[in-house]
Amino acid sequence: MSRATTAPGPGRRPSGDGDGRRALLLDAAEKIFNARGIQAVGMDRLRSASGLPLKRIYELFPGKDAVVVATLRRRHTRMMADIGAHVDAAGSPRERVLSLFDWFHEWFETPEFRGCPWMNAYGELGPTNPAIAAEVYHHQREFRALLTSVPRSAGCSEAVVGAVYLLAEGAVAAAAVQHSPSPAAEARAAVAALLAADAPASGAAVPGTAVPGAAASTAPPAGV
Amino acid sequence: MSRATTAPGPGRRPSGDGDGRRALLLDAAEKIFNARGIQAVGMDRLRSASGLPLKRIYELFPGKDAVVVATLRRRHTRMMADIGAHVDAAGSPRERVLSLFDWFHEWFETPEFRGCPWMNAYGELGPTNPAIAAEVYHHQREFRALLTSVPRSAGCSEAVVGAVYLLAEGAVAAAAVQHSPSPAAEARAAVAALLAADAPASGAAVPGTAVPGAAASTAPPAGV
DNA sequence: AAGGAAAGAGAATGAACGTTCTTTGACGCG
DNA sequence: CGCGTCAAAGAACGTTCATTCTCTTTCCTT
Repeated sequence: MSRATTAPGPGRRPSGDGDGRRALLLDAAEKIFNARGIQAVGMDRLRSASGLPLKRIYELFPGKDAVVVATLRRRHTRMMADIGAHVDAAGSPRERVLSLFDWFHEWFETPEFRGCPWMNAYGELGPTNPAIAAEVYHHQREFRALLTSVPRSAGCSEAVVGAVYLLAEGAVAAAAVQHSPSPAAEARAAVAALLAADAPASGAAVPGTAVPGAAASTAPPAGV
Repeated sequence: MSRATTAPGPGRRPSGDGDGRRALLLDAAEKIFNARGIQAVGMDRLRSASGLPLKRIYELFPGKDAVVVATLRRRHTRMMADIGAHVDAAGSPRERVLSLFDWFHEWFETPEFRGCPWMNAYGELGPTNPAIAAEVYHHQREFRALLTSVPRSAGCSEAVVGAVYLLAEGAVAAAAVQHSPSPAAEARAAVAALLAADAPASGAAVPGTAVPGAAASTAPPAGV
């Protein structure tokens, strides 16, 4: 719904162009939804936090639901890329697997951490909002694919592959309520124990290139 | 109208006494909050589902928040007892640990399963409602104590003890979004792998009474 | 410099919610 | 038989929210 009708060159754009405004809004929405939940946040708060008039917000998105979905999607893309980059900075296949939990530890230590944004949105709006439920499903499927690809390409058994994902998911839930990063360390210790028992993981020579990286670093957010 | 004068006791109490009314309300609230979230459910729906007039509801509870907390608390008590009974029906220490995940598998298979009610409430209302946040914290602490007590009294290492809890928490989150009980089976397989690598677990004879409150006695928690 | 389109700020609107109050009707007791 | 008490049902009240509309100002174009 862009108004390309009479908007010539870069004349006057106090709040930036469409993309800039979109980023302003999503930055504000991500922060506020994370801190206070979704239904507890009114559009007026999004307006004051983003500096955008309501009129612009409703030009960018058809409604609040779309803002929520876009916020989740943008954060998903960023998170996947972050994890991918973190894993790619590790050396051996074993270290790549363990580095996942270092990433989670760092996340849990940030003061804004308040649990998994997707699980929070799912618990709050999943039953009544199919678009949000679908977005959460999409996130979890890709997140799971990323987390399982690391131990799988390290040659781990399927039991260990599944455990890495479930331990990560459990650590997020535990850390959220406990307000402590220690579940990440516990999950890491559990994975270390599993890897020690899983012969191929520690010594096997699996091509260490970033198999999952392709899914995270360059994939466009389009589609689905 | 349809008010048969069924007064089975002192005076006339069409809807039962205080405890009966409380149970009526909590039954309805538990079901509806689980299916639709909390903020999406109005007091009017609680009234129609429970059959209690609003006046009685507000006599039983000072407000909606108290209904939510009471619902979570009652369900917590029931869940803890259910898990304890299920574990106690198992035989060897190893089977007791694995039976935890059979319990979860059964839970995930029920059609009403929609994730962890406490995590859902925490994501939705934790930031704005300290009473609910405290109730969730209380639940998670006791839930964790129960789940860790089973592998601990089976002689498992602390890494395995922590993994059992985190795998359970992760399985709940995964099963909720996937609408599938398979995460319970995956978690069970991971625990079986851990137990196989954990020497004392399979053979050691540890007195296997359920819910041994004396938790941390042997090994210190795996710090950072 | 005048005209006009678009921008920002915020009021208006209509619906939903939590909580309280009023009305209506039935029962027990004198 | 009439009166007081209490229960149920639902209207009422004040607030909040998502969304739309209005009014005033700004700044480009001619």
